[in-house]
Amino acid sequence: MRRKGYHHGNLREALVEATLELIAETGPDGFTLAEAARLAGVTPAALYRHFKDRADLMAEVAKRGFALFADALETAWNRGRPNPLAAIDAVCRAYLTFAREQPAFYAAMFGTGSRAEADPESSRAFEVLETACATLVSHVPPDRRPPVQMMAYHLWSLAHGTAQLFIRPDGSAPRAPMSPEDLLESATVVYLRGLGLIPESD
Amino acid sequence: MRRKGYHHGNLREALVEATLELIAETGPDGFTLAEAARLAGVTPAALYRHFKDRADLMAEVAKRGFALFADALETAWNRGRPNPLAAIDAVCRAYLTFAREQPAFYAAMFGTGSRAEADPESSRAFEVLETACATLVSHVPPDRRPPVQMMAYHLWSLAHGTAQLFIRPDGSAPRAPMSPEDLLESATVVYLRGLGLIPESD
DNA sequence: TGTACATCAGTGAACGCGCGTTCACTGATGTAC
DNA sequence: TGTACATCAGTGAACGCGCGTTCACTGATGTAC
Repeated sequence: MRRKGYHHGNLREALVEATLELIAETGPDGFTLAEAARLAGVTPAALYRHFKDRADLMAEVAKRGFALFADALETAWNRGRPNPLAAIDAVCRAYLTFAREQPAFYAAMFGTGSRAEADPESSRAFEVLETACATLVSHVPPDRRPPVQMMAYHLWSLAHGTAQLFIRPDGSAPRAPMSPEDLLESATVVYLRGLGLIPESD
Repeated sequence: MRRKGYHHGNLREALVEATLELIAETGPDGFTLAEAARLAGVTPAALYRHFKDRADLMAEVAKRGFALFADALETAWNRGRPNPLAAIDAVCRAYLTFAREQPAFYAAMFGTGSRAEADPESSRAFEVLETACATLVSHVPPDRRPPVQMMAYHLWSLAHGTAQLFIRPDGSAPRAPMSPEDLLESATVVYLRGLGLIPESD
């Protein structure tokens, strides 16, 4: 993050990075413009060459977070290979991995007043879930097929709830009997079985 | 919130109430000591007669929130009447109702760095879920009985995720095809069916 | 290739603000005799 | 019942702080001729 002379070179990027670092440390509300500028080695005023104001910086961070998030889910889905069930399990794991490894992004995306839903990248992430659900039910006769959007909302709620409750940046999660990943996977399996998409195991 | 003379009468209560009002407006991080004191019609310094500091006030609010929350879930459960299935549905609804009608409490309880898990009232709320799950599976032969604690975690994640995603204090929730209540109920039904606790509907 | 000049990306000082917390204080309350 | 006094619950002024934002500025960069 060192300067290359009077001009920074890529201050916009540096500020986004600094913001992420700070959010990771203190949460999305603890972060301050001044500190981000300091971290980037720059006067607070310089920030206004690249962002309208504090909210603008936050929005940029959230937007990038959603883009990365959508990418991660898409990669995990891998077009349903090797098979839809395994792929959807991979998506769940990717969801939790993102929440765990990118707590700053996650907080910016879903934290206080994020206005996240408006972002098209946010929809893209959700569409991965929808596609996965659609693929899963594609072999079910249409008249007995569960509504795909509803399924996607269910799984999203489940994954989000698991992440929020059991993955804390500060490691203060309640002592659970299983890892968040196992918890989410088992819930998903039960849920899909409830829809008749997985045969009874016994 | 008017004063009855030099002494306030019940300042501690008034401050908790004021804090809730402010959290409801601006979120748990937006709230300030000074403003809470102002709302209670008192000098900021007066606050220190009743609370150690800002964090102490917040902790008190979260604690009370959990107590109310546990009460609400317990009442909804109603000892499993009229039948366990209906009662658990009531618990789910109560969960969402609380998140919707007490956004300030909910935010203080689950928001930024709440350290909520430590609170005994928090465990009490969770135990309602555990009891409900235990009752639901009580007629299943022990060797085929799903682990009760796991079920409770699953349902908690589901409810919490639904609340976080679809119930926003500012009403900015993403346009969903169903109400949060219907979304959670349908997910729960599918989940319980997946456990073999509800017969196939057709 | 060299120079003039417009544009760009920073500086640094200043602003008004409200915060959380402390302190010595004082007015009100309640208890003992 | 009346008074003295200890205790309690407030006051109000002050503190140091860091914030987000603005402004006129200046040094660096790049382009035209």
